[in-house]
Amino acid sequence: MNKVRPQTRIQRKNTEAILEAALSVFSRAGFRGATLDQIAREAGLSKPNLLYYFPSKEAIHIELLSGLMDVWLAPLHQMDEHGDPIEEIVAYVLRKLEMSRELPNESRLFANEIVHGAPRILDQIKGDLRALVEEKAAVIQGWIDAGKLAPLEPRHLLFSIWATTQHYADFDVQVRGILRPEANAHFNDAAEFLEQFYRRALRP
Amino acid sequence: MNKVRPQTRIQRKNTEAILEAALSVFSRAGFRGATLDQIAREAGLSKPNLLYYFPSKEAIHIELLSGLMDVWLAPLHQMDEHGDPIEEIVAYVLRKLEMSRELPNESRLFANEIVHGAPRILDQIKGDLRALVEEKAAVIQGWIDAGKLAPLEPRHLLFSIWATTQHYADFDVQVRGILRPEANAHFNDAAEFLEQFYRRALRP
DNA sequence: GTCTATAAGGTGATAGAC
DNA sequence: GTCTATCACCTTATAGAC
Repeated sequence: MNKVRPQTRIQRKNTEAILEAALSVFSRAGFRGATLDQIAREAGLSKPNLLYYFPSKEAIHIELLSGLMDVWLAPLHQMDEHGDPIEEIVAYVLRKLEMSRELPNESRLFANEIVHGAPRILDQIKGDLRALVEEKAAVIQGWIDAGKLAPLEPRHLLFSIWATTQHYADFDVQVRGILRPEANAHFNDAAEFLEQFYRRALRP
Repeated sequence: MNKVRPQTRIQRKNTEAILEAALSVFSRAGFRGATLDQIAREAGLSKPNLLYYFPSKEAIHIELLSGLMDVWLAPLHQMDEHGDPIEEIVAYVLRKLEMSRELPNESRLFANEIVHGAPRILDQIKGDLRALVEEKAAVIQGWIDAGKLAPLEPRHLLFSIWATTQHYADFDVQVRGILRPEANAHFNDAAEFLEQFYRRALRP
């Protein structure tokens, strides 16, 4: 981010409105598919006024993504080496599913970036994310070696957790097309399924 | 597709080259992010010549997607009610993973379409796909009722299979950034993991 | 800080020669 | 069937008045 952080109340409010609108539009249309017109309209500003707050379309996108990785990693950070292994992993699964329910746009923004080759966050993936995965994979392997967990490759186990939980945000349209749920009721079924599913797979 | 099917050998060859190039470009860049220039260059044709074979950019995209749903559904169609439940499901998981290994571009094209709201295949999702899921969910429920399978909600079980297997195609960049695999070696680990994972979760 | 007007460049699609 | 040239449109970004 090249721009100095906003100072006044109105500036903060407009900046927030822009980022919120941009998240909504980018997550639905992708970077190239989103237009400044859409974002400006949804933020309630004119297009030149929007470009007064951010120097370019890409700057908005980068700002959104750079804040996202921390949110992304938080639930895994919470996994505690000294807790009960199965309870820790199940709790992680449910936190991650909750993120799909509460922050579907953020999940789709992330998914879009990865599917398109992650040009703007590949360094963070190879750096912070990889390091955290290695750390937690070691913890899981320790649990396995202690006989407290089924012997499953820890990294692929983490991939499976990301995949199954993010699916409900990223493929939301498909899930709804098949289940025809009222509102978000199917998230409760998903939580129940995933909890039972992982308990069964993980018991030693 | 508005255009009459190609007849001559050269026409067939060019049409194939266009579709192959378009699949590659669309899956990397998305519909809006892809340009006819890129597709034409990758197909070895000029842009006007490309538009001699297809009436528009969207026509190419639709042609790709319309052929994809059948490929998509095929592995699930093969699941046999009269086979051994756990073996049938594990075999389906491995067929699906094999598709991620062999057809990653197709998987990403599909993922892109869903993430962006599936404007061109929502009808097929609500129709063919939904019907097939209902059919196979009933089969799985029958296996559960017969005590041959753990009691897990069949539709969410299918979602989990799609999510975990497609993850290796759609999030390929992330998986590689974390595992740093040589070539596609990690697919063998993924297969081993998923087989053990589903066997453990599914046993009654 | 916010607007109207517009520049500058890219992109889908067409015209017309060969 | 394939090409060069070009149109028409859209989109990002800037200029300059207020």
